[in-house]
Amino acid sequence: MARYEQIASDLRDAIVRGDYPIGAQLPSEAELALRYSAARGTVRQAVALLAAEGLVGSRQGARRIVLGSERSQSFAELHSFAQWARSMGYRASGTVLSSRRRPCTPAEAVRLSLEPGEEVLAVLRLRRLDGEPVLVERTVYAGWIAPAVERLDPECESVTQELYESVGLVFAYGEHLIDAIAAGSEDARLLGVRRGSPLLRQRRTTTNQEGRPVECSDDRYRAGSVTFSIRNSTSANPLVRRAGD
Amino acid sequence: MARYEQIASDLRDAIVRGDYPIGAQLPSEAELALRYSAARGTVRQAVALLAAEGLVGSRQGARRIVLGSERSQSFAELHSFAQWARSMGYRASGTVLSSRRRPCTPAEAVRLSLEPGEEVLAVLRLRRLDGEPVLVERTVYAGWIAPAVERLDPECESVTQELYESVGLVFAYGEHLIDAIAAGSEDARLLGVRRGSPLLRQRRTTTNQEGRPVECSDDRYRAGSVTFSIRNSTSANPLVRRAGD
DNA sequence: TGCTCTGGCTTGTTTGTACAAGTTCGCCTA
DNA sequence: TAGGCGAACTTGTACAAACAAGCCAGAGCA
Repeated sequence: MARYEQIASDLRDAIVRGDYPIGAQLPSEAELALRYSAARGTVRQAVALLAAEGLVGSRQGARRIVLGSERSQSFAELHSFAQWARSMGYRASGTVLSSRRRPCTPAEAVRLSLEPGEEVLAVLRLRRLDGEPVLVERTVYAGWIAPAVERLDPECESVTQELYESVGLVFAYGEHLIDAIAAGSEDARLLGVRRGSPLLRQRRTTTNQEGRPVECSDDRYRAGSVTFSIRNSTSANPLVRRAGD
Repeated sequence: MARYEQIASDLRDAIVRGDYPIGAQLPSEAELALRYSAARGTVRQAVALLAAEGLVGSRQGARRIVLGSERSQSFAELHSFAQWARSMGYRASGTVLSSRRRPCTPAEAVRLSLEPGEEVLAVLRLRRLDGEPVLVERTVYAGWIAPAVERLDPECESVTQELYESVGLVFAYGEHLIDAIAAGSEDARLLGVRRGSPLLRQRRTTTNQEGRPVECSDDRYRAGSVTFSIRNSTSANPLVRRAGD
């Protein structure tokens, strides 16, 4: 772990613990540099991490202030249902309901950077939290990763982790579109809700470290089961609102 | 504009223009430093900006790669309905349906850092895009900003901008919770949809530059009218999933 | 042909220095 | 007392240098 990550971690713990309550000022960079025997640049990298997490805010000329005190665990949490559930203290399970190869649609070819008509693997999964069905996941995997996906246990808890362990695949980047839609008849049957009831939809495309698209997915959460949370500031945040499509 | 922002802007334009298509490699830091006659550290600040926007990804040892080519405009977009609408080419309008002072609830006291029972201003607004009602906004303003809000034109297009111009207020930080819910009877009437139809809900709390909470709001979008979008990577992103509350 | 391994390239981390720009607060004055 | 001024403090920007760590392709070997 890098020095600046250690410092960030230490400061984060102090904030979460309440040493620096919301609204309080953080020590100055100079003081932190002295305290940790590090250069000011290193301290700046540390607090930049906290700022990116939305825990602290800063303005030129004034001391940094604490904005929040809940820690969040970033990408892995957003991407892997199982990892997120585990860290929240839930027991996650899931079932593959269908899995078949087919030629990709033109839209999928664009999203996964494939040649038109190239083969993909379409998987329908139902995910549960503590036994309750909360998520219908319709995922399309690029052909080159399909064999590894097909080898997975249909009841496999964490696809992300299994793919990492079996073929060393790492999900590194993702784009996510979030909106609300009405449950279709299949959604309603699987989630145990009425047709037309509200669902939170997350459409995502994920790529590996080299920027090569791996999968795109349409995930539908039962209303009330999950909430997406974001902290942001005037300087740099990736969440934007888009017109309906 | 800082040197690193100029460099970032220049590179961003090149990416958007297609000089570096998706999947392509960016020049090395050393080469960019030479090209812009800047230190390597300055170049790193520039590409860090692009990485935060999700345009490029990087791994130690390998050249940076282009992940996307759409520019997004960050915080202002997320916060101000009017600014976002304008930048998307829509005509935004809005109407204040009710506005009254009342003592704050215990929950509001916590969210806005107020004393229990302190006075707040509750405003109900209906927002339209090109004349179509798309958003019901229930906002609670802290007492200290209430006078300025009450002076606003009820048909005021951009609250954010008006408050900046009248009292110099800047919305600097925000926390947002996004989920899906069914339309209540008031929501349904105002948005012109059936009761129980899906809405995208965004609950937010906003603070000024000093970290002082200004407002908290419950915004409900008609399904299909807007989509939230986020790009993320293994290193640092602020969006997380939370259990339903 | 197919494999390994190494050397050069590229990004990541850290330190140090200097100056610019904005904030804060106390002091002084009107 | 109210307001303005300025000095000290704090964060932002930029440069330079050095080493660590990971990637990749080409050379060399079996």
